[in-house]
Amino acid sequence: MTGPDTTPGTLPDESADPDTPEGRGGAAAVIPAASPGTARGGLDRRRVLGAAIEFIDQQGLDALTMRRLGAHLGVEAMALYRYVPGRENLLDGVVESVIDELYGDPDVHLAASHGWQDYLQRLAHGVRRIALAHPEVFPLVATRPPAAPWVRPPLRSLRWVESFLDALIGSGFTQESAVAAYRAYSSFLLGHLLLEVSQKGVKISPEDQPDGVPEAAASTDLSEYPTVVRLEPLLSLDESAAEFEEALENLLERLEVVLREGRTPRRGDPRD
Amino acid sequence: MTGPDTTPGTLPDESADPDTPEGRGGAAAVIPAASPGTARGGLDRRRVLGAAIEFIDQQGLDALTMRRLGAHLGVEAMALYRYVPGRENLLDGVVESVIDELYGDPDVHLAASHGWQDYLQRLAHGVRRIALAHPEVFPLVATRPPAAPWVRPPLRSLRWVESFLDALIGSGFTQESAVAAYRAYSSFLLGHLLLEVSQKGVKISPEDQPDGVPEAAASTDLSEYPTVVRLEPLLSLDESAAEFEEALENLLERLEVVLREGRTPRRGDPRD
DNA sequence: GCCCCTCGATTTACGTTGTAAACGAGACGC
DNA sequence: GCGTCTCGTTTACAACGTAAATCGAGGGGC
Repeated sequence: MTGPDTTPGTLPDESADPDTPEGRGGAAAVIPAASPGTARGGLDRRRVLGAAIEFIDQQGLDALTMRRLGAHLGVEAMALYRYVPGRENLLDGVVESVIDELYGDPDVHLAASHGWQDYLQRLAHGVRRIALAHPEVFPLVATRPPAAPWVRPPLRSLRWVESFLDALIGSGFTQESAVAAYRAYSSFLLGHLLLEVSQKGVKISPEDQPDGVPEAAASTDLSEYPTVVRLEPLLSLDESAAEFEEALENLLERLEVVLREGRTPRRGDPRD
Repeated sequence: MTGPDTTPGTLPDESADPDTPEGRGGAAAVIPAASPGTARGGLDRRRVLGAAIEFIDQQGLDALTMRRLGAHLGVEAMALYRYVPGRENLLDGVVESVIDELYGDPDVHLAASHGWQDYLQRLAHGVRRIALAHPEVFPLVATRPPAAPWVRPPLRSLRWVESFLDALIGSGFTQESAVAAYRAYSSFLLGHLLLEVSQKGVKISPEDQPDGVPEAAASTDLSEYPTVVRLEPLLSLDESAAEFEEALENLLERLEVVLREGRTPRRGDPRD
């Protein structure tokens, strides 16, 4: 095949993104979950889900089949069915497990003990860390149908919804504005992170081509899109971290206004 | 008259959602594409893609198989391979076709002839109309890996990227701020619309249960989440249209500031 | 008339998938 | 010893995506 030299070399990147997997301490770590042959004996649901996450991270979502996951665990496919009712449920479990990593992140708190802004900031970065740690899993987190209409991705767990609402209401938000904030926050996270991981994915995935002549590539005719061509350097810049920060900042400011005005954020017009 | 108004702060009529499929004229219509048995003879790529979209809209993405799509067109599965190289490419084509509906929407313009805010408003509502018209397809639009890293969902077409950048630069944005706006706009649309369609989906999909005893439902124990329980009526409210409008409004205001200050939006305060 | 060629759809076939069902093989209380 | 329970394997099957061979119907060229 191609040069397997792919040491996940820590590129100098830019000014150290604190949410990047290598850029931090131990948070957002995967469940150990046993390497292929290791730690045989003693399968259980958590180990199956952990192996599934590991597998998806390594081989991509499409590569995950019951048979291959079984092999990855050193076991026949049917053995998995003792711990997982089926493939769909396995994927649900994967999503849940990944989100549950939040719970073990020491930088994310369940309560707003240092103010709601600190709470939201930490939570956002925690979710971002997870998204970046599992870029192949995140689209699943984003698109799997939620259990209830008001359990929204990417924060798809009752516990976090409860925590979120309590944090804001406890900080002076009205019930209405807390719910509105929950919605705005969810869509902010979802949009930013899905975009970020999908763009990360495209940087790597498209058939590695050690093309002898990178110029005059076979890509579509760009002559009709002069602006795109001209701005390509700008467009290709990866400013995800800064954009995330800025949008989060902006959202917090919006919420601050809502909180100060002590009413629901919607309907900015009909001032009392 | 239905919709976008350049002056931010003027919400459109809020009674009826103008982007809902029934709520408007002919925009965002599907390619006719022949009902199951009808219009035999004369298959071609467009008809295949149109049928695929129709099929997904009706039966859901998971139900789409080459064999079933063939049957839907009154033809054997293998016949499709004359017009489509394979299933993956079919899905790519579906995404492209759906986005191309924008191009036929009379309310969406390629150029910012009535100002950039009007342009962005119309474009946003056009995309939203498409998302609502094809809720089962939109997750595909959101998650399929883009061709290039800077062709972002949901506006995944070079033509629209070009149009977007031209519109903003032609309205006085710097190149940097136009690109930044493109990113912010993409993530806004993606987050909001993906959330909206996924929530729409959950309202219908979960196995219709003519449950004899709707009380004491089998759903998980909610007693640990009192706030969620208490706010459930609020959480279940569907305010998507208003939220979309408000977030769009807010984005436009942010961009207006950027434009007036004549510099790039990021790094407003370099202090941490 | 006939022959042959191309086009569009079908038939057949194969490997892979998810999963139902039957089947061992230890480990344990008695 | 014996059931019985737990956990993994074997076997089996329908449905999937798709490669390859096949077939029928026009449509020139002569």
